Amino acid sequence: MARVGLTTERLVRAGAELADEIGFEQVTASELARRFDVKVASLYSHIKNSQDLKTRIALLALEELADRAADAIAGRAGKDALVGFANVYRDYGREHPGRAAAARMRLDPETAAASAGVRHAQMTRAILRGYDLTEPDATHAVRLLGSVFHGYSSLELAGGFSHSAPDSEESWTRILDALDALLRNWPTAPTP
Amino acid sequence: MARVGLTTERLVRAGAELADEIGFEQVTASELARRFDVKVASLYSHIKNSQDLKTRIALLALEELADRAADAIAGRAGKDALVGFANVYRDYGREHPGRAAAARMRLDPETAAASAGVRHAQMTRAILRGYDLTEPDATHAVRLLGSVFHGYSSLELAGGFSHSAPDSEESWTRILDALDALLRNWPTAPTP
DNA sequence: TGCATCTACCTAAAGCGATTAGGCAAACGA
DNA sequence: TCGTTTGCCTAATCGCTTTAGGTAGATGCA
Repeated sequence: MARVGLTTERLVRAGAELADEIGFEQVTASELARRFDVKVASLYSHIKNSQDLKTRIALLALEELADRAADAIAGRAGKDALVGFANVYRDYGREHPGRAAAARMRLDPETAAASAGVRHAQMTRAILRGYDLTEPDATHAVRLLGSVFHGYSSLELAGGFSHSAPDSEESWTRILDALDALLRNWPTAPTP
Repeated sequence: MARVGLTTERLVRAGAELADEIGFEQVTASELARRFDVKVASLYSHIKNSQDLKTRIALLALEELADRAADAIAGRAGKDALVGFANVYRDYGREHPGRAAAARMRLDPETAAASAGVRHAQMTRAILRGYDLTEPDATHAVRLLGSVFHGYSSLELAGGFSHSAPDSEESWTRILDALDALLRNWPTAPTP
C-alpha cells in the first residue's frame, strides 16, 4: 500500500484538470480516486464530501480568474482595461471550460462572501473609474458587465455561436467596442 | 396495480414543476416516480433515460418562454418591444427558476436546432428592426442581448444581486435603458 | 537504532439513483 | 367474451457516495 501523498490541495487541483477534460458536471469522487489509483474512501480524509470537492474547485477557479484579471488591468485604464479584463474571462473559459463552469457554480452566501468573487466585483468597479459613472450607475454597470461576461462565456461554451457567421471572435470584439461606447455615454435618465 | 396514466407529456410537465420546487439539477427519475406513486422502472416506457427527461424539460421551458416572448413583442416596437421581451426572460426566471435553469441547459446541436431556441433568436432579431442595425452588427447585437438576458437571470437566481443596494429591480430597468440607448447609437467602427 | 504513535490508505458495507429484462393484469378492440 | 396490447411491476445489476473500523507505512523520540 504505497502512499500516494494525497492532500486536499492536490485533489482539488486534479479535480480542476478533470473538470476541463470531462466537464465540471462529470467530476466525481470515484473518477478522481481512479486518477490517483486510490480507493474512493481514501478521499474522504481530505474532502468533506463530493459537494465540498466541487465547491473547492469553484473557489480555485475564482482565484485563478481573479489573479489573471488583476494582472490584465494592472497599469491599464479605460477601454484598454475593459478589453483586457473581458478577454481574461473569455480566454479562461476557452482554455479551461470545466473550471469556468465551476466558477459559475452557485455558492452559498457565506462561501461566496469569502471567495475571490469579491475581488472580481472590486476589479469591475475599478475599471469603471476610467469612465464617468457615479453611484448608483456604477453598480448598474458592474451588474451589466458581469452579466455580459458570464452570459457570453456560457453561451459560447454551450456552442451557441459556433457554426454561424460572423464568428464569435468578431462579435466579441464588436461587443466590447459597444460596451466601451455605452460606458462613455451612459444614459443618466430613462430615455423616453 | 391501478394504472396512473403516465404519459411522456405528464412526466415532463411534472418534471418541470419539480425543477421549480427543488432545482433543475435535483430532478431525478426516482423523485419523479415518487411523485406519481409509481416504481422508477415504470417511467422508462415513456422516457428514454434521465438525460432525455431533462432535455424534454428544457424544450418545454424554451417553448413556454418563446410563447410568452412572442406575446410580449406583438404590436410593439423599439424600446417597448425590447423591454417587454427582456422582462419575459427575467420574470420567467423568477417565477420558474427550475425551468429557467433547464432552458439554459446545453443541448446537442440537432436538438437545439429543432428547439424553440430558434424562435428566440428570430424574435431577438425582430426587435432589432426597431433600431437601425445592419448586418453584421445586428448579429453582434443579438448575441449581446442574449448574453445579457442569460447572464443577468443566472446571476440573479444565484443570488448575486441580493442583499445589496441598489436593488436588482432598479438595475434591471437602468440596464434596459442603457441597452436601448446603445442600440439606438451602435458604434459602427471601433472607437479608439 | 528501536519502539511507539500517528495517520494515510484500505476493506467492508449500506444506501440510492439509473437502467434493463421479463412478468402479470388491466384496458381495449372485435 | 376472448385475445391482444400495454402499462406498471418485480428483480437484478451497476456505479457513485458515504461511514466505520482496520492495517501498515511514516514519523518522532529516546
